[in-house]
Amino acid sequence: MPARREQLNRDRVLAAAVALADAEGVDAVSMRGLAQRLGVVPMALYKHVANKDELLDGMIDAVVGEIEPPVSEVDWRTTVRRRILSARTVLLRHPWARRAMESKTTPTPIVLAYMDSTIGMFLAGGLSVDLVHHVMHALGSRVFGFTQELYETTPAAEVPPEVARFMAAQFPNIVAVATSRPHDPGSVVGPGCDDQFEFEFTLDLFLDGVERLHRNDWHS
Amino acid sequence: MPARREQLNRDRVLAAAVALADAEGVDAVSMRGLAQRLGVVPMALYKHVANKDELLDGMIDAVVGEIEPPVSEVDWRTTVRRRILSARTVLLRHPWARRAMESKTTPTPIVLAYMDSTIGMFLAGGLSVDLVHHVMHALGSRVFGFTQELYETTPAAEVPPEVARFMAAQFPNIVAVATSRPHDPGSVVGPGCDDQFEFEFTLDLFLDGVERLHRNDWHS
DNA sequence: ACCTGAACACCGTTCAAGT
DNA sequence: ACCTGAACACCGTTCAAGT
Repeated sequence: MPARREQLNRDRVLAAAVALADAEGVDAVSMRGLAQRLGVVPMALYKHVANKDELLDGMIDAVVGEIEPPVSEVDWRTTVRRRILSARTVLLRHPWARRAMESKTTPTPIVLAYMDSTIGMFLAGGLSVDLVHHVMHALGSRVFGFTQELYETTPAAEVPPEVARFMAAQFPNIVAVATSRPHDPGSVVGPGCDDQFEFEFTLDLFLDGVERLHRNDWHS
Repeated sequence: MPARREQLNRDRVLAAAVALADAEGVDAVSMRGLAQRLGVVPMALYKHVANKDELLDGMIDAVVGEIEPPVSEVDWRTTVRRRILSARTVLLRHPWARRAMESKTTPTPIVLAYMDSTIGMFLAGGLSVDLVHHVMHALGSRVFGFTQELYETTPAAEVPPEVARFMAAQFPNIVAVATSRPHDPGSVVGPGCDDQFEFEFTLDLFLDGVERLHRNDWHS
């Protein structure tokens, strides 16, 4: 019997799942939909992943694997900052990964290895174990390059005028703050918020605080 | 014909949905499951909520409505701190609400009003509109009293010894940091992390940073 | 006009039948 | 022994039929 053009295996299944999620969103990645994309019957996937949950784990591992390995020979702050910004660029390539990670409750070995390596950066910088404990809690999902912005900020230009009037009357503070254009009025990002700026602003605010605690020999 | 013991209306539907989510988790709140709980046919719910999405919005509004109104006559930092800690106690009463809010992409008027009021606290304290813009981005979901802790921290006591040995070998940094007990070795919270302590630690680290920027007349 | 049962188009997964 | 089609137990929602 003629062999299939390319034999199905776990990596092919995961790569196809990531590609499908990139192209059509994570909702398109159903066992049935993915099977169709691969030209196989749905049940064929269960030979390579135990269930849907393990499929998602594998997809997340693939994304985390794209994050750059740590650079050495620089101070802890620079090392951590680079790693987190690298994670961010990876997550921007796979927008579905944020929600996928949020939906999981236990980490895979690959995710644990990533976190272990990040913790190592702080410890190598001389921060106390207790301080790093709090720092990791405070970092939260930011280690993976994303923050929890609950709602998309719609560019002001796209809001119909009658809605804008209603908003200004009902929520004057939101409108005042949302229409402020702090960093660059004619910036390349155009209308709306410069998410990259906001991400780095918060990251630096956070790293400032940690550095200050560390310099003051903070413990317990 | 005999009237039902209690006439069904929107508030009864929402209250039952919140109670069901509190008791059995948000997954138990399906249109079918909720209808059964109320002793009505599934389609009867569609008279009071347009669809599942609007049901979730109503449940979230009910939760946000439980957050204490702002106290006045104190400085902005105290006002904001109290509000956020109040939001946190509400969210702890309704553990499902965090994920429910994460799943939404557009805020309801009640959520907008809450955010407007929070922004007003910063502005009333004299912070510049530009600074408050960044601060709201940096706060993210923390305004609602939760942070994005991706994975639950399992109490060390519950980890089987062979798993503990494996972890120590594979992820020494995680183990070192996870087994540190920074704030109180014999605390009331017992094994695991004191989430309340970590939440306040991060919140105060954040407020420290904001206060410093504000005192330095930070703008743009 | 109002209410609702059956149906539709999905989903992840089980399992027995076919090769 | 391996593969897979049909089936199961769900889901949100549509819609036509019944009162």
